Amino acid sequence: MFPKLDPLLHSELRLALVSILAGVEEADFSYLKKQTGATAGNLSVQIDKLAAAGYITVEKGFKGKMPCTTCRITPAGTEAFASYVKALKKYLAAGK
Amino acid sequence: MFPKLDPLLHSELRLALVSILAGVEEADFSYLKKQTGATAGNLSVQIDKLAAAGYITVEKGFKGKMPCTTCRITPAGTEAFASYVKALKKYLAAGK
DNA sequence: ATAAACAAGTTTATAATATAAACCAAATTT
DNA sequence: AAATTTGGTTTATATTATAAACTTGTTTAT
Repeated sequence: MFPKLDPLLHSELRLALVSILAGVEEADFSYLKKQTGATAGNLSVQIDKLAAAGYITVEKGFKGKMPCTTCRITPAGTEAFASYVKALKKYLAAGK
Repeated sequence: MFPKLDPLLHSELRLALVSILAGVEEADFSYLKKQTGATAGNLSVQIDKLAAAGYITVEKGFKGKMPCTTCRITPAGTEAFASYVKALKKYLAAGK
């Protein structure tokens, strides 16, 4: 009746991150920080977790002289997000 | 962009409980345990939290000689659930 | 009648998670 | 060249979720 929810996505910040990344080609650390309102520390940790799970890729480079970390969603991430949304909907349809 | 999610509802088990209770007049402990597949301990704890927040009421009585704990959702609970669902949907609409 | 097994929970301990605070290095501004 | 800002990482803390152990009483079997 209630499917298990992927604990990696059932987190406010990680869900927001994947949600953003699902809609764009790529996004860098600063952009994600601004959009989510997360602290840098929290963002760093949660990005690592998503990367460790293979849901996103993280590419470290430079924009001019400044370091710049770019994130992209992977096919696995896209799929996990879709499954999560599907599963979650079963929780939202009160009593149906 | 991403509204804050009520942490009380952003929990797999508590969300399932509220989802069930939103659809029925009342439900007892055993029924909730069966429907959610939760352990009794976890269920007990999460019911307490929902009750402490005023999202549900808990009535202790007997069915025959056996103790029986009956739960019902409150207006506050119904409203919180509706808000949560609304907020969550902003996370699910990838990039829109 | 009493021991064994079961029902309905609660309490307590542990493991996992989320989050923030503190820190670091390099670049930029004053 | 000192102070500030950018772009992070690491580490510590607080919260949460979960399971394990326990309690109280009931039913069933011997």
